Amino acid sequence: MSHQSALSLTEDRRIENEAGLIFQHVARQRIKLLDSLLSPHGLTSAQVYLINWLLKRDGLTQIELARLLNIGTVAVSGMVDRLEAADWVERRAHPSDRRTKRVFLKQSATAKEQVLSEAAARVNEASFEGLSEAEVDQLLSLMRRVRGNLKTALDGDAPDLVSNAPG
Amino acid sequence: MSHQSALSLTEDRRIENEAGLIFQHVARQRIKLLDSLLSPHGLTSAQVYLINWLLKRDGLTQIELARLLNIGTVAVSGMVDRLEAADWVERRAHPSDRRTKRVFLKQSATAKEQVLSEAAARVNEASFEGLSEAEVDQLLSLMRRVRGNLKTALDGDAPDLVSNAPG
DNA sequence: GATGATAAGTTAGCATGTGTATAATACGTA
DNA sequence: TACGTATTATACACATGCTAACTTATCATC
Repeated sequence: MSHQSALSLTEDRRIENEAGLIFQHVARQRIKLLDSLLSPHGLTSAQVYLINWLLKRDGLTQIELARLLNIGTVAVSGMVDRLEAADWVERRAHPSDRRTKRVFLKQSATAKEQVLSEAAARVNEASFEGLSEAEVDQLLSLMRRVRGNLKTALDGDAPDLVSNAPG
Repeated sequence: MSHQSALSLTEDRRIENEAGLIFQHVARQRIKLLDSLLSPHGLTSAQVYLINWLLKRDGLTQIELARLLNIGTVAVSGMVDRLEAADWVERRAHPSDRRTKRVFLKQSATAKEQVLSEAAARVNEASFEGLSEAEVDQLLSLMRRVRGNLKTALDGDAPDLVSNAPG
């Protein structure tokens, strides 16, 4: 509703070449930096995002991981394959539903918790250098609204699992 | 410098699980939405980002495209392969440097300019729904600072080609 | 029970990005 | 001119994400 009054078509176009590139670049740069911090430990950023959820709630199913990570079940399947091959996690049968496989961390992964936290913290320090706490809060608040908007545009009206999840 | 006073380590960790996911989700959701708008035309979002630069400055070299798109030359090489195979662009020899190949749009691509602009505008409309013009400006301004921070952290101190480019 | 719809996971094939290594060309300098 | 270095593009191997199609299992209904 407000986009028509707030942004003319011409302005939209001018912004697009900024907004589109900016959002992509920031996301990719953060991944690149995080990957460089994690590669000495034999892990990638995507794998750590998955492990982070298991550190909070071990034994999630692959469908639950897909919803939390905002990716498809196919992507989760491949990632768990690689994590399992590298002995970070293991799949176990669900006690009551034979379709379902739950994913559990192995000792090698839980032992890395401190390292992962510190790597993530360093990426945030680098990202938000020179921004005040209020500015970071405002940035994240606006980004959350954008994410909600896009989720609505894509899914129709599905529930937002991620923002209700444990922080 | 300000990150130490503004954000404690504990707060960093709490935020990480928000910030990391949020940045990634927004970028991927925008790509997903843009891809869905472009697929009827046989194009992907990444291809349109490349084409957009050529619409502004035809005949860029692959290195220039890599810097503008913030990706590696290998990625550009593959994308130009596919764009060339689908007859959207063509490679031509550089007049004075035989290492270099310049990339030029074909008629089929230039004819799509209007369609591409409108798709991009619709993604922005969906993203910024309900945000005031001031909020959009602030969001993009903060994101630009974050991008600059990350570029410094990654590259050391390379020049920022993108933000000086034609909008 | 049988039947059909739904759900969880996998496989196959593709696009996009990365890093490393290589080939060909250009350039600065002895 | 010749040598060493830098630049441009590509080949290879891989990780991550997607869609479409499939298998298996669950569940609702007749």
